Amino acid sequence: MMWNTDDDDDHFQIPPSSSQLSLRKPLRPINGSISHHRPPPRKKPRLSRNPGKENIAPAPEFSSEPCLSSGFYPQGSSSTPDCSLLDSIPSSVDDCSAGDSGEPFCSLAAETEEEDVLVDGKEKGECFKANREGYSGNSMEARLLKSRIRLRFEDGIDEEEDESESELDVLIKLCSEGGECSSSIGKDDDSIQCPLCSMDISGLSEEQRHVHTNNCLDDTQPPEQGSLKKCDKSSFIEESVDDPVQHPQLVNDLSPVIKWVRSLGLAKYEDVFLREEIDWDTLQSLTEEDLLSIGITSLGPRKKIVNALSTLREETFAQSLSTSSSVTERQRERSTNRKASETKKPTANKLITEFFPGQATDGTKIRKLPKEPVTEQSCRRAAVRRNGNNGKSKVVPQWNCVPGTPFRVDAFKYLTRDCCHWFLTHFHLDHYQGLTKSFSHGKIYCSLITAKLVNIKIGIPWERLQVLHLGQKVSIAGVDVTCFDANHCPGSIMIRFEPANGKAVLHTGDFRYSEEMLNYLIGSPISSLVLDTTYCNPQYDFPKQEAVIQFVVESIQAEAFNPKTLFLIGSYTIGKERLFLEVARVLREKIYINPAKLKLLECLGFSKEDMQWFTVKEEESHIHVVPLWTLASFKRLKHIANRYTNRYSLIVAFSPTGWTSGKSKKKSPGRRLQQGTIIRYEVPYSEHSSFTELKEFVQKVSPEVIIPSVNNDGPDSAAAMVSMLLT
DNA sequence: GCGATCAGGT
DNA sequence: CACACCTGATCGC
Repeated sequence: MMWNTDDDDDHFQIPPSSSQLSLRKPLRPINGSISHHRPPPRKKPRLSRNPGKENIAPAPEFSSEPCLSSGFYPQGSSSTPDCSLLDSIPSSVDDCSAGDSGEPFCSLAAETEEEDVLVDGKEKGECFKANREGYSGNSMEARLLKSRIRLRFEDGIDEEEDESESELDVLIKLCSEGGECSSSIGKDDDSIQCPLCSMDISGLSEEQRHVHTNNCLDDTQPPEQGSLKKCDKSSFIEESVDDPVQHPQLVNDLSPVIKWVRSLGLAKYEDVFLREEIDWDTLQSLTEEDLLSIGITSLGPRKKIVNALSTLREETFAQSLSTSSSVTERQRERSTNRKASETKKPTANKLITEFFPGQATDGTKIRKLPKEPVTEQSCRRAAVRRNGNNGKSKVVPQWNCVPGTPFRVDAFKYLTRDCCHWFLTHFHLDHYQGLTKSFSHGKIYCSLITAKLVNIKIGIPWERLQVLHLGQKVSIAGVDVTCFDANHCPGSIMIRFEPANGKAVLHTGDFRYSEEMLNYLIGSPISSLVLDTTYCNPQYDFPKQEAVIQFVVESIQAEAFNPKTLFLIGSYTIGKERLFLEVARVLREKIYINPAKLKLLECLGFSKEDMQWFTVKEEESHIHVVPLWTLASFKRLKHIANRYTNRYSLIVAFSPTGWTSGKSKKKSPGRRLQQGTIIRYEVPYSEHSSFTELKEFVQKVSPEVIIPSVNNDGPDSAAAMVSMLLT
């Protein structure tokens, strides 16, 4: 353990327990030295809030012996009916992910889901002709670039002159300049023509126009978008119709609503919209309930429409912004463009690609390495969307690179053939994402623990894995490489690279600062520091881990007056082990984890002594480790509680996460929330460095250059973030 | 059918 | 909020 246990500047509440649990190895003595400056949990009121609902027995003596016999566990519970229920509870990460999608508390996503409109960067990339380098137009970088880089089109539209035009503007312009468009776009006269038969339908009511044009469509075209496939340019116009704000003259043309519905590939529902006489304005105000009530009962189409509507509203909003004049026109344009390109694409580009295979979209053609690595709002998040290029983008964020070397760090989303040395700092999804067992791009360098996990969980053969041992300098392709414990999760490392150019690079991966690190680092100057800036903002100032652990321990003691209490501790696939292991040690209680989790823990290098605190026999423990997200809300917790009603009358859950301590919460080691018989503690147990720690770390390492790995939105540039660290 | 990937969610 | 992950849909083999 890297942390010391004598931190004494934090005071926190010791909720009085009816019978103080003895601590075999207290992190801090539980006695009068601890100040009670916060009110203790109110036991009586809590119980009285639900009179009759629960009959919570008076607290028995809380034995400190493991495997309590004092009434915590019904004897022989493994065979009792209520216990069988427990089998279906995802008591660990793997339980939940494996088979609980149907369980109420695991299916919240389904209740709140939004239809995802598939956007294929490659296909979208086929709408424009520009410099072709295969870069996805759907990428975050492309979106941002769009606001800065002027697209150039072969037919002469110079973007330098077109700053005020949105992407859609350009599309329309491109189209109308072609001159072969048959619809009314670009026409100055007042006549309205049927876009299909060119008949003047100005004299018809809108409804009649719908009927007319629909008849035309029905008469002349095969189903779906047949008519649109005829002519590239006219298809753009069809597409553009979904933007009546920008082209109000089109609103009265072929019913935009019908076109829009068809454009979603939902032509089968156009009758519904006609029947309900839904006009463009009404369309935009429809809710999902509305859609359901008018007869769109299938979930998929309904979600698709809901999502497209949301996009539409945003477009409309963006358009209204861009059309209003302002001194900050340029700025606004940028954000509008960005927003439009982000939000428009799902529908717009889907259409375009459906109709025009062979053209390419803006961003795909522009490949430009970002000068500032983190101009993207968040490299990691952006990267997820950057995968138009067969899942791997060629543009690798700077934080994934090691200056002066060809190495990559946590860059499996950006697999390229020009690199054969891939470092993995730790086994968290956002760092190994993109790594599959078919990896064939060279060697993967990581800690032993990470290597085991990569081997077991992903199936990477050992031949591809090169274990780095802590503190041992090795030479890789002429570069000296040394790694150290990053104090993040088990197996996490930070890596020092010493290239021949003499400019050492320290890549922290994700890390939680500890003074011990300095022992390894000081004395070897660092030129570039790739820094985990997850909490690089003064608002993130959380206590040391041991303070939080102690808070949790004491809270468990305080809540344990009721023998029918189930304690839940949130955990990631790996991470937060220190918390529940310490709880077990201090309380001398085994902790339940499921077999899959146990197998995982066995990879983490815990000692035998540590491992004895885990049990896969549920009846042996009333402290369960569960996936963090199952504790995310009271709603989920209630589902868990419902399944345990026979066995437990009180649920106490601990959500350990760093962001608990944002903003006003200062350095509190936790806060207690309660709804009925469910208590939820949010505890700022972080495996990333706090702002204070980052500052200290940077000060001590004193690099020439800092490359942030995460760009928080607050300070809107990497430079601002870095300057905060240095002040 | 299955693994990989993606978008959207918590 | 943002941690690190989940779910469902889609794609390609």
